[in-house]
Amino acid sequence: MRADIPPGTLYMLILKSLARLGPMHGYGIALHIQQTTEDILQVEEGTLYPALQRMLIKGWVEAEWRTTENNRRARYYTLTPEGRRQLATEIRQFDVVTAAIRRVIEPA
Amino acid sequence: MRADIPPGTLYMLILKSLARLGPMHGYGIALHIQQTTEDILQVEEGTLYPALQRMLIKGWVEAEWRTTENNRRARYYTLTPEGRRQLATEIRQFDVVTAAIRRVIEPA
DNA sequence: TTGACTACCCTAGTTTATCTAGGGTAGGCT
DNA sequence: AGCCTACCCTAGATAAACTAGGGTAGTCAA
Repeated sequence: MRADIPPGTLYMLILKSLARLGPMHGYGIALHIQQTTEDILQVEEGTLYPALQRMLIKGWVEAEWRTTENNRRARYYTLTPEGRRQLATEIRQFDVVTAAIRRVIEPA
Repeated sequence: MRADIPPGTLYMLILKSLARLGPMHGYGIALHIQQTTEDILQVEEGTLYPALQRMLIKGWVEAEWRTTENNRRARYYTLTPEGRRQLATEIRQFDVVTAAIRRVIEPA
C-alpha cells in the first residue's frame, strides 16, 4: 500500500530525520523516509525541495554544499535549535490531533 | 489545545459521525465532532458545507430536508452503501499512514 | 412588537501544500 | 560514447481547508 504524504506532516518527517541522523541532503532524507516506512510514504522530489526551501526561510534548518561519499555535490541540511523546537511542537500536535480523531472514529 | 482539521480527514470524520448516529444535519455533525474531541477539532461551517456537497456528488451521502426537534428546517444526510465502503477504506488508510509516520517519528 | 440569540444553510475568495511532469548536472561503469 | 544513478530544482495544476462574509426563521424576554 502506497500513500501520499498527509499535508502538514512533511516538515515533521524531515525534521525528525535530521534529528535522528544528523546533517543529510535532500535525496538522503527522501530515501530515509521511504525506507523507514517500507515504501508506504514516498516523498516526491517536487514536494521535498520546495519544502526544504521553506524550512530554510523559517530558520528550522541550515544548508551547506558538500561532497557526498559518492563524490557528488549535495546540499546538506542541519537542524537549528529552532528546528528542534519546531519538531517537538509538531510531534505534540500530531499526537493530540490523532488522538482526537481516534475518539471520533474508534468506537464501533 | 485547538487544532485545524488535518486535510484529508474531514470526510472520514463526517462519514463516521453518520455511521454512528444515523442521519444528521450539518450543524449536528459539526457539534458532534467538536464535542467528541473536547473542542480540539472544530469544523468551520465554510469547510463543512462544501465538503458535504462534494460528498453528495461522490454518492457517499444522500440528503433530505426535514424539520428538527427545534422546529427548524435542516438538511439531513444519510450514509449510502458507497459511503460506508468509503469510510472503511479511509479508516484503513488512516491507520496505515499514521503507523508509517510513527515509525519515522517515534524512535528517540 | 421588537430585539437578541440561537439554530441552521450557504458562497466567494484566499491560502497552502501537495502532486505531476518536466529539466538539468555530473560521476562511474561498460 | 552511452547509460545509469545520484543529486538539485521549477512551473503549473489540483485540492482542500480557511476566513469572512450573507441569509432565514424560531424562541424568548423586555
